[in-house]
Amino acid sequence: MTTLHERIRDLLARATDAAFAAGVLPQALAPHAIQLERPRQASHGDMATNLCFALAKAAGKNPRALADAFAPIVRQVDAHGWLQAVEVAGPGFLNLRLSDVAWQASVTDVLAAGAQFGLCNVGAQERVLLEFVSANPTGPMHVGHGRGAVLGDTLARVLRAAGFDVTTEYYINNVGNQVGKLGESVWCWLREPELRAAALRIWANGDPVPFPDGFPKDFPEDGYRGAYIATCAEDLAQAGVAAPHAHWSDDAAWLAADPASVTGRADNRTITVRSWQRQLERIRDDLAKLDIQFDSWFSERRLHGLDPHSDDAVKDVARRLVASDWAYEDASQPADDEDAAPAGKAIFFRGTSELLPKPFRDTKDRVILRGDGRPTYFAADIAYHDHKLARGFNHLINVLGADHHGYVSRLKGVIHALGLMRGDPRWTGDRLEVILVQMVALLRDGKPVPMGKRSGEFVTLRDVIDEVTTGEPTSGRDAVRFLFLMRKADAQLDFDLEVARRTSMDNPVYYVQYGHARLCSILERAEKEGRLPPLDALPAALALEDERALALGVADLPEVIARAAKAREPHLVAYYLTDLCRAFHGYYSRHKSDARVIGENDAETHARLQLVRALKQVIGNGLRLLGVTAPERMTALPETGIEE
RNA sequence: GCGCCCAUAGCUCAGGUGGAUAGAGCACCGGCCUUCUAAGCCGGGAGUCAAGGGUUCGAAUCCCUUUGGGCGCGCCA
Repeated sequence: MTTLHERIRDLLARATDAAFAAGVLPQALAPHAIQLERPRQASHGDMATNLCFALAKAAGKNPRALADAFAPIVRQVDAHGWLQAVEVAGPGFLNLRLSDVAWQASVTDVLAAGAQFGLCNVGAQERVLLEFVSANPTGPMHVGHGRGAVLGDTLARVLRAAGFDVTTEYYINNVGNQVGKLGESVWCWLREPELRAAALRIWANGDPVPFPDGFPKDFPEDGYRGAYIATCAEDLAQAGVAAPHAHWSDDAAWLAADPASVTGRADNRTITVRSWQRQLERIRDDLAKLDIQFDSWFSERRLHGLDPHSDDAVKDVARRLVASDWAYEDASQPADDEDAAPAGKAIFFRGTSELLPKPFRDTKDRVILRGDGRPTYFAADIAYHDHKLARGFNHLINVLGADHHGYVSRLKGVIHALGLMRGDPRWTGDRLEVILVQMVALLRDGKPVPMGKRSGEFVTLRDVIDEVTTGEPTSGRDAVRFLFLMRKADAQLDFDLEVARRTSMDNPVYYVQYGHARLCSILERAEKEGRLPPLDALPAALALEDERALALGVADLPEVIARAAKAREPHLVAYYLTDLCRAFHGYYSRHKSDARVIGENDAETHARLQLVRALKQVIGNGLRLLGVTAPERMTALPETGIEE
């Protein structure tokens, strides 16, 4: 696949070769080193380059003089006649106006490449492990998780389109206090069938409804209070799981102390495992609603040797860190916790080590193994990332909620240390790239919707998807995905449920989908009337300025994908599609009376239909990249107001 | 207190590794449907790019300071 930009870059590169040989330029440039920009202003041509600025210093001349000398060489080298004009402008820009054959060729490029159009290979098949979501399986996903999920999944699609070899992974935090708390919460409901039945009857109306009879006896202070816990207990009861007549703490102590021990009560262990598994199923279902599948689900349990045929990687990596002096033993100092285990020696990771470059250095050394030997979450994460490296991934990307940003330098420090321990002197903590996703503020008609994770009053991702589903079954997914992608990751996002349901320009997803449907509708009509040209017909009859703009517009897709992949910013694709559709809707409307796509003249009609085909292909390719459906037709929703 | 992120039109936000006269949607006002979808289009007003300083041919973009917001600083996960 050759693209318009590549052709022009090649042309300019050949011109720099010639100019270098003639002593005009101090050096020649490779095509990829040449910046091509698409000027906003029509008077600046179709494309512009600032390469004379880049070479001015080395040439010892001012950019303008360099450009004056270089421009004639560009014209000379243009054997194919792609350039209609080469102008020197401003302080040294080279403005290029493309000839008709050149910009028309981009329509042909798109049709020749079809679904492949837009792909590039800036990733050079580099293997990347992309971890995202990794929400604790202790409850339903909320909107913030959804944003991370959509961003991660779309980033994976964009990176793949740009030639990266991406593996997506979900890390299941199924060990530790939080899952223990989940099990305990379910256990409490399991013990009291009558209370549970009453609660479920009341909660059938919705999660945030208060339950007047209160929670079961001994319900943990910081337990999970959502209705889903009672539902989970009910499901387990149906499946024949019974709560043992014992104090939960017996089992909790077992869980906390040594999960591999057989001294714990098997019943409680079963309840806990079944509970998180059930939450995970639901998470998987929610993700499926957003068309998100993972290549790999990684269980924390296997790092602790709890899954079949797994070793205790956590303790193992801790030992290795100590052996390489990246960790050390020191007195345990449990802070103001009266029932903490008696102080012993704890193991600390040397996160403040001078061997770590500043960006990867922590503010204090963190505990990985507590005084009683229990590993912290951090320890498991070290083992997890060590495992990623052991699988041969040299480039890691983690998508995290922005509230985890305090954790980033710590984790990069670990990656740095682990890499050095593996004996690679060029290794740095930068092998881990962290994308922080800011939070989502949920609004309904401009007013904030109350959130709060353990209050029992939170809006789940599923609620949101369901609420914004209007006509087609995929409309909820499409709206959520597209709107989440309308902001870059590091900007907070307001998600208004009312706007997301709306079928107007407030809601960009409909604008773009409507554009695609409109293109399909034109092609459908042309086919009915027998006016469709062969797929390889040349669009030589395109002549309008609007048509030039559209042809140049479709040629941008590969550039946009490359840029989005390199910057890890999928939102660029969403903005590109919105802009391209705006240009198309304008073309369509402006020429409704004087230059309709399907007109009298066959040559013009065929050329315009080729352009329409190209637009449909590009918008379709772009939407697929975002995981949003590209509908062939859209039927208007009934007006919410008065019907006629 | 320390650290990270953010500040662009009335509102919500875009603005390739620094480039030419800073853009879009919403809202507001005025136009456009016999004819491929009016879920659309065309036109209008609107900015000290938070403030100050610095780097240079050139800064919304890079550096420093200040102000104002968000978040984080557990032997939680």
